[in-house]
Amino acid sequence: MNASTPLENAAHQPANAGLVSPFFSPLYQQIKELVLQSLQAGEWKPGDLIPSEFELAARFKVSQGTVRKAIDELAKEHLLVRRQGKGTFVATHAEQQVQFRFLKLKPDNPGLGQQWPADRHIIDCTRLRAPPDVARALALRLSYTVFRVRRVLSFDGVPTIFEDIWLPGATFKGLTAERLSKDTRPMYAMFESDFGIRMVRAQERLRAILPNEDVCTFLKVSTNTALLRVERISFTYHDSPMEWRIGVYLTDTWHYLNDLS
Amino acid sequence: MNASTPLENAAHQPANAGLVSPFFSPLYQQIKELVLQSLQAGEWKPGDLIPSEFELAARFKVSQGTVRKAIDELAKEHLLVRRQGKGTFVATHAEQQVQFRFLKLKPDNPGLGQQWPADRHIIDCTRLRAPPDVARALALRLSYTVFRVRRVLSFDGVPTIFEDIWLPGATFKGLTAERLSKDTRPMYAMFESDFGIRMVRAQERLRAILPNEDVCTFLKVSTNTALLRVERISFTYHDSPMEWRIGVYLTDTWHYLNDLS
DNA sequence: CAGTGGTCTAGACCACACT
DNA sequence: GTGTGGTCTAGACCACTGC
Repeated sequence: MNASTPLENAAHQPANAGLVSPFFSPLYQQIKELVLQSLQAGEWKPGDLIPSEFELAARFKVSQGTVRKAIDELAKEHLLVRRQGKGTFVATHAEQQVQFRFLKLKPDNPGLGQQWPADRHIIDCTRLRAPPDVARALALRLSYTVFRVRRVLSFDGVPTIFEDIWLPGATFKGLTAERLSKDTRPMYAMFESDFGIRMVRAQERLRAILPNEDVCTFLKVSTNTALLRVERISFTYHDSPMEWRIGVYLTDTWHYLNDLS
Repeated sequence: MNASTPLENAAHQPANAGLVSPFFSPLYQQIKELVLQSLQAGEWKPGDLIPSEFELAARFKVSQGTVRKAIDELAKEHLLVRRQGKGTFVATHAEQQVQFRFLKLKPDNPGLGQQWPADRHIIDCTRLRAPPDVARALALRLSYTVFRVRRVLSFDGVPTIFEDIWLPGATFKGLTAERLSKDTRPMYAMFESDFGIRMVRAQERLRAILPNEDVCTFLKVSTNTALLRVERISFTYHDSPMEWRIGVYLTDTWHYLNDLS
């Protein structure tokens, strides 16, 4: 709402003057949304330098401080990365620093098992109609086709994670097991460069289970080994679900680390 | 550092002028630390209204905007709570809104099982010398005495969580099973009012296990039920460890929910 | 050196809560 | 109305980067 768009705000004038309270949205939130739209539209791609705060302020006809507050929030949400003296960049899963931001499994003994590079073995990548639970998780129609990627991750030669990854067929057109196997980058980095999809946030649901036959085979464990089942939904810009993943973790020498604040 | 303390900064003058870079700390960080010290010292207790931004600005001889930035960070870390029109308050685990902020176990079917009030059964509360692992987790000497609280939480009559809670003996002097049983508030709320300890953040390590005899008894499960083991260290102000807790969760109809961002 | 983000200030006005 | 936090602006200077 806000009868006046940011572009119409005159300098020196308080924004949103005279607004009725239920429709109030701070200027910096509107700016944030405009930046978000540029990100989603691909105007600036992962790794790109975006315009400076003063440039954006001029474009949106607001003060630099207002742009700053919008960018502050986007930086805290890991959508942008600020680098003093250089500028502000679109965040990417390809940066060494933030690789595997979503992988919370850590070695009990931090000295051992550098988790990267891990052995990643793609079992298969198949195209099929979305099963009901997958369709629900990804907000797709049942008739929609999806990819299922099945893989095993090993650390120090020990198979530790077995997972099924479900992706919308249209968006990931051309995905193959071979392509996944050959690419040495993190999967989410490949998604950015090859399919224009950036994963922004995710939600995980954890429970303890006993393995089924498949899991026993791929993780080489007995049927009475307790395992951690991790169900993840990953979202791209504007909270669109883009990936559904069921992982089974072996947690005898690794654990899932979570900070509560 | 900063040869000049906040109290010596003259208005209209940029702070820290002429500082050598390795020792640089922004003014608002110094203010944040001062506020933190007042919180830790108990000058303002959980639930209290703290002085307004202008009052604090006057006290610290900085501008209101600088105080604002310090408070912004403390609010984001859930140490303070801002309420427009009313003021800024010291956060507390007693508020309905943030109760059980650290309990991530949620029902698979949200309709059922309101998790509060849960049945809380205290099994015992014993005083003993800190075992090595407890002493390490709480950064105590081995000779130190600690309390061990053992309890079971049930939801809808189903025993779901069994946990051992370890607390430093001196700080929690006077803790008894009876006192824990009679108090109807969340445990962390009681810690605030009765012992002056506010839990600020925590870290959890999760793994899947099979139950030992004790767990089988208290959760009424068979030895081949996979369970979620949650190890938690809780910290009070300035990252002092104050509680070590080992929980075992039954996750057949509940799950551990985690947001990744 | 110029350009970027980072900090600090001051002053204005808005939205909200209480009296 | 008064006082609180919330938003917005403008201008200054600092810290870092790279030419």
